[in-house]
Amino acid sequence: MLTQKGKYAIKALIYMAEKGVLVKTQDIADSAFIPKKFLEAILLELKRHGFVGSQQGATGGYFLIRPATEINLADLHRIFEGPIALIACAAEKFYKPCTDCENVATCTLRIAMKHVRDQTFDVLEDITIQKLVKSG
Amino acid sequence: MLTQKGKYAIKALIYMAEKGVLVKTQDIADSAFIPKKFLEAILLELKRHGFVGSQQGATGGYFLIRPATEINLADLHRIFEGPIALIACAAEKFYKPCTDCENVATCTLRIAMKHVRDQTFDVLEDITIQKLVKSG
DNA sequence: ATTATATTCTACTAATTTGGTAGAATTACA
DNA sequence: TGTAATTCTACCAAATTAGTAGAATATAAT
Repeated sequence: MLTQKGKYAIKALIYMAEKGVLVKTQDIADSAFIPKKFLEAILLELKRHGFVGSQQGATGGYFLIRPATEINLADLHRIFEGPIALIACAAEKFYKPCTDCENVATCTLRIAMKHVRDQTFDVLEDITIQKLVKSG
Repeated sequence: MLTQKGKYAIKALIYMAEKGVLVKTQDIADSAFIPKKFLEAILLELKRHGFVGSQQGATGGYFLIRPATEINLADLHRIFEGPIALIACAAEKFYKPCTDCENVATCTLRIAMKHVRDQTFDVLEDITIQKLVKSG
């Protein structure tokens, strides 16, 4: 299951993609039913990862930097949820060897989980924010 | 990511399928590097769900009840990890409507997440304990 | 310049989940 | 009747989650 944070991030990005222009945190919060203070932290994280930009001051807000067609759920999953794989030894970007596995090469669980990861990744990567925009 | 509990459950079942006979908790724990006391709780849960049986007493232990070909990762995931879907409103067995979604029918996120769930389910359901057994 | 309103930053917190342990009770075989 | 296994109840520390509080800073309009 996604965390609330991850789900909010997706919803916020969808909203921003629909608007297409600079939007206030408050507007996103109201429209997507996200606690404003919590949303602030999420937007800052999205900014750090280069998905959105911000403008400070009275007429400030946030806006998409990258095109909505190039933001996919696989990338967002890695940022807010961690590895796509179900076990670390089957992960690609978050790979860590098992400590409780005597033979990594022949470990059937790892091989199976790698297959699960690859399938899941393909599905998630194909879903872009643009595809989640209404009439998109 | 799987919890340790879920991962241990799979490894314990693989071990029992490989042995094919009654095995002691201690043997599973040693072989799969699982803390024995923690494993006990996991085996009891597997028993409650009808995957394994137990015999008490000095010569007791656990054994598979269902054939290894009929225990798949989708079922185990539901027991130890919860819903297969990434959000509750896209789940099949754990369905819960969103509180923060004005139009359930047209919610693009739900539809996309349902697709992710269906793909993930198909992959997980296809992986049985038998397939994870060495030379199986 | 001042004010209003926005983002940014630091810190804190309550609730839940995770990953276990401890120890007693029970069962059954030898 | 002892031994060795499962079963049961209760507890616990650490990590994660889902936030909140409040001050600092930046910018545009008055």
